[in-house]
Amino acid sequence: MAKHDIGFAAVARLAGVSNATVSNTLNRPEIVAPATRERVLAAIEELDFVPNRAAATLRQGTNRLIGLVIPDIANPFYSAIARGVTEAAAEHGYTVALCVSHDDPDLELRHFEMLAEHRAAGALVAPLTADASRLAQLRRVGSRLVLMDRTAPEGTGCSVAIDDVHGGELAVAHLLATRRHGGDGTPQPSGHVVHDVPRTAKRAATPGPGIVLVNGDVAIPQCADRREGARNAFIAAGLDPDDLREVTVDEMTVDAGRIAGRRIAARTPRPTGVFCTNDQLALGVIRGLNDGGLAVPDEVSVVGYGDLALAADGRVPLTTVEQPKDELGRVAVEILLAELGADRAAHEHVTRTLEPHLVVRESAPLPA
Amino acid sequence: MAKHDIGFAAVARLAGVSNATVSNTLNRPEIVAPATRERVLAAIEELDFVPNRAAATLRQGTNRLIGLVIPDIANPFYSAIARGVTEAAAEHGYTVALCVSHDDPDLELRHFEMLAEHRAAGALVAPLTADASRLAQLRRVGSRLVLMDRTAPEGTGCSVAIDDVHGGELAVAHLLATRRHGGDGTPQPSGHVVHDVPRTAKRAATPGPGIVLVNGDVAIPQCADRREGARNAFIAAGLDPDDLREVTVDEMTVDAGRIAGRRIAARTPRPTGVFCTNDQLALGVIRGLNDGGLAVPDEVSVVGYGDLALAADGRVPLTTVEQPKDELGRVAVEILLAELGADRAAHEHVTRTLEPHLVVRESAPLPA
DNA sequence: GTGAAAGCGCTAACAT
DNA sequence: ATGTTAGCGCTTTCAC
Repeated sequence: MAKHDIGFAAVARLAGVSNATVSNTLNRPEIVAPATRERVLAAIEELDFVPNRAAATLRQGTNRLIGLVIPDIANPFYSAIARGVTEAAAEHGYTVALCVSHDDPDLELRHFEMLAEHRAAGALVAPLTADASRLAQLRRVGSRLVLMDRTAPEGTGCSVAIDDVHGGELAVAHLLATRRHGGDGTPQPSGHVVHDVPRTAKRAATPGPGIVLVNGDVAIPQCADRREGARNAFIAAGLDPDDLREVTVDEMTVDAGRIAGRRIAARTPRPTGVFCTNDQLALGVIRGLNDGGLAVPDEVSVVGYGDLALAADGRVPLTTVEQPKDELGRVAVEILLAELGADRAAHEHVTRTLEPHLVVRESAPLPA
Repeated sequence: MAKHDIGFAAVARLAGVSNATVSNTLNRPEIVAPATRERVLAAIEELDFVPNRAAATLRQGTNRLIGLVIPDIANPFYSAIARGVTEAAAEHGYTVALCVSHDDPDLELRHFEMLAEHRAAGALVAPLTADASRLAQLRRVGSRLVLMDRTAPEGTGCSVAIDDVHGGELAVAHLLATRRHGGDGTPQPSGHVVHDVPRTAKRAATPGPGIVLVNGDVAIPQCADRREGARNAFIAAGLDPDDLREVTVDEMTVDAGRIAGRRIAARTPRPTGVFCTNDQLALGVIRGLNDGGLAVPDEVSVVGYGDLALAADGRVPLTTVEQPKDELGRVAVEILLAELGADRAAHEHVTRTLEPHLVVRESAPLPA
């Protein structure tokens, strides 16, 4: 255990300089004469001196500490963000305070209070609930916030989000472009089809392209956005978005997916593709489809969302929408640091949107 | 943004008390007269006062901050530990500084320096390398250490580990107890067998119980321990541990497992069970066995290690050895806090060992 | 039960 | 380029 009981004074004495020069050597080495600097550094080494950040924080009123406030660190989505955050923070000499709120608003608030007590420079938050009043409440405790995986309402603050609408569109566009069967089982050419057919006529004649969306509650913004993207893909292909068949599950889990998969397998006409709004669901759906006698991808393609580890390593590697989670974390740090650097008044709130992309694997392959 | 520019002085003035009483109200409320306490609390509320921990840290020389130093937060093993750590820390009013070292010893050391500058109360470390000199080096920067997933060499410090020898034994004992075929394909009774047969005779007559260990480099302590446990299970069953067949892989990944699985499937006599020292490997082995025409679990049982999410949700849910990762994290926090509380001299180093347990799923089921 | 006062180690404004 | 100095806000004796 090093002795922390020595301060600048001792170092200054040994180096034959003043307090201030020690401080400058550490914080603004370029303004110190090289020879002096050497002597100070030598003294620091000699004494095993470790500067006391608490004193600096007290003096400056702010700490090189960033709060990372997330609901669950064991969830791979958040732990991937955490990785990006820790990397970027370390590069800038910031420490990350890991605050896990476990879906408990009170705990989340207590974490904010601790961050405020530590005089944290700011906080990166994947908020439980992002309504304006809640955010205002969090802001009151004093840290600057950057919202993650959420868009800050209208210039109320900074945020980084992933474009889930686009993600949904990518997924369903892929299903539309690669399907090998029509909704009724008859082969059709892949690519965009069924242009200029009057809606009513088309509806009556066919049940659409045979794509099913398996989604969670659309009250969840991510679910709503991915659904919107799915519908956009239909529109872009000249199809009627109402022909997108939808199955809603209560929980976005493997088990719920399996049950949904069985239901889907039992439907006529047989679907050509299923888009699940997360990977757990997709894994379950594949099993459920198999239970119902449908082979993936031979008879039905399945696309997931999120690109979790389990997506790649399952029995049928999953085609899925990869979200740039690391980058989300890195960008959040950069936004926060930029905000800190900016003139208080001059600062414009930033909201960045990152684009997901499709990772094609066996569960929904490219046409052979 | 709350004003942090007010201190005890302002609160004290408003409440009509002294500085010290404000401090006492916050830190030792029981020694303050209820009426006074109320007034102070009201003043705090009124002023939106947020105490400054940096000042307290400066004064006390120590911060209610715990460093969590791990190689990778996106690795589910470590993120599960992190969850336990954050929970336990929050319960005790400590903040967790997340330090991810990405297998870079220099970065790891820099993290320790930052923790020392913050006057962290201590650090919980899953060390990259745990040789004595490295640990001494880390200790030099001043934080008290608790080693995680590693046993501290001989009273040099505290540690929490998981009993991997026992874990390996559980896995192989299960394979031995449930196997339905002999190594040569002839049915055998399950349970302990082949007692009192002279070694040489037995060797010549049979190639053992047909159990294969798929392991990483035994230079990794965890791999060595799990292997030792596997051999112990043989001994406990009255078998010759040298009859445990071993396959070593370079990387403990799904892909490496698959290749190993193919090799194993090609062997004669056909194995009855495979123990893989992690779950990724096990998933790959199942695929490799399938590639080679062997069905799991119908023809071969497979047991993994670690109980990752992907173990439960794969096509064939994996029987695996569950490690109490959350508890590992919680216990690490408790050991650290106990060490802090103890009299400097009076403190005896603690090393706790947690027991894993077997989770039986389809890949190696109980006998029907 | 409460108050007065002395720092903890650092930064930054100012002086040289 | 370097030195002097006044706090930052809190904890903690020691008196009362």
